[in-house]
Amino acid sequence: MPISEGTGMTHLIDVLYERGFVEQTTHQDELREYLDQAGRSCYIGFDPTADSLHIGSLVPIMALAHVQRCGHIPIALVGGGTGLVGDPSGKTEMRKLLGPEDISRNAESIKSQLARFIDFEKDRALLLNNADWLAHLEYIPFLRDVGRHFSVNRMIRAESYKMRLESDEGLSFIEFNYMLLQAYDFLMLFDRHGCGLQMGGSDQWGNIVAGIDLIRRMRQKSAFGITFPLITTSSGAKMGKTEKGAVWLDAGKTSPYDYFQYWVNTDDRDVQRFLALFTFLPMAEIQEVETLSGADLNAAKRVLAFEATQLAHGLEAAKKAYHAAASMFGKGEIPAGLLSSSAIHKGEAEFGDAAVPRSTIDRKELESGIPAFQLFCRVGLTASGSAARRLVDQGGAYLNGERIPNFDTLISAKDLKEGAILLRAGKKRYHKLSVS
RNA sequence: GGUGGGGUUCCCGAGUGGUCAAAGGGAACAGACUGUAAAUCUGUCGGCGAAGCCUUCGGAGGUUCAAAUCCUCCCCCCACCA
Repeated sequence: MPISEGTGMTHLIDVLYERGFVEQTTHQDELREYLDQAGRSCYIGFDPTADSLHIGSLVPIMALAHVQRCGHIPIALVGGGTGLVGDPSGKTEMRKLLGPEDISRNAESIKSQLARFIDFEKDRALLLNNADWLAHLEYIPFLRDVGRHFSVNRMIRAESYKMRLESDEGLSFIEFNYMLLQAYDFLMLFDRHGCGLQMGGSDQWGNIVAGIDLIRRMRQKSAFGITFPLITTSSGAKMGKTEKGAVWLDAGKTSPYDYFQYWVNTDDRDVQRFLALFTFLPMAEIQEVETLSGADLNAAKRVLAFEATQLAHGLEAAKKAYHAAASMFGKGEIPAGLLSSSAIHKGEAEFGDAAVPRSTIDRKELESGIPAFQLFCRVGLTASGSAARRLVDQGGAYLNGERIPNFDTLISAKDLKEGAILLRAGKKRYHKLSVS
């Protein structure tokens, strides 16, 4: 592994390639040279239209974290300016326009999420908002100074536009302008922070290259770009989609337990790839996963889940989720030699269901008994009473581990075990009910 | 602005007066098999304490014993023309 001179650190480019972050790059050799020197900055844009990031943003987040770990300065750029317009791409309904207050509130919560992965102290990383320069842009000067460098002929040949131009929905003028705005972002970051590298999803290639061109034309300097592959699961689904919708990084929207469960349920074929992308465990250890199967591979999934949860929610939350999973699904030893750098080895699996979804019920109400289907619906294990009936009819509803025979079986105080009732829907979804 | 086509249940997509809570596929859920995996097979898949009732087919009205299906107006999308 080549080491960049002086820093004693692994070269960012090598790390990104090795861990599967790279789809394509511009000028490979020059880019490597650019990153030979420590303290380079590198930016990625984030969309501030929601108040939380989700798993889909994890690849860019991890990439920025690697930027920092390799001795460079990551810049997270929140698209406050572009968010004010509302990106219409691929959306069936018009996205609601966000006001500046919404954007800055979202930017704040996004920053606090990023802060778990990236150290923002002492300018070791920056969080910027492109509204700072886009909001005051004047149209005529912009066209004269920036617009003249763009050839429409070239733009419409860009892959990202091509598809839209040929599709039924077409391409709106706003969307067409995103390339200019994003190129301008890059220029501004280059001017203000000496940022010479932009990374982004593979759909951003055209926009990134446009920024590089703009910098060359207006500043006669080189800048670089890296795109990430689109990460899909081996079964073809996009990352982070579940029946409940997106898997969020915000603990209030997706609990650490559910987050942990999402990762444990990783497809066999994805475990190794995901360990490389979504944890910081050494590649030497991750490569050994290649040879695993059966129970060992399952253990590797728990390590993946533990590490990913630790990154997003901290060590304590990861432990709780892990222990909760152990008490619901069984301990399942993690072999000592497996991915041994993980903190999962520093605490034995214990039974502790603190992270299991739970709620309370009034004692009196419970004593009079509640039909099973009503209870399942009420605690949120099913979406409706009808769904709960079906669940019980199909034998998918369990009370303290026993299958519930009829949808109207009464659940009452006599079912309390150590002060609580454990409900289960299907094989994986648990809910703990205690009396208040 | 004109002409033509279209908006159907989570998604795609049939359905052109009753047999429609609406074909088919996908997704999802449950069961069996397993390893909290995949694949496969079976079942389910609007709501409601059964029969039955209620709400749904872009929106609002109307015709009819009866409408997703017919009529009127409106909204939105697409194509071509201007």
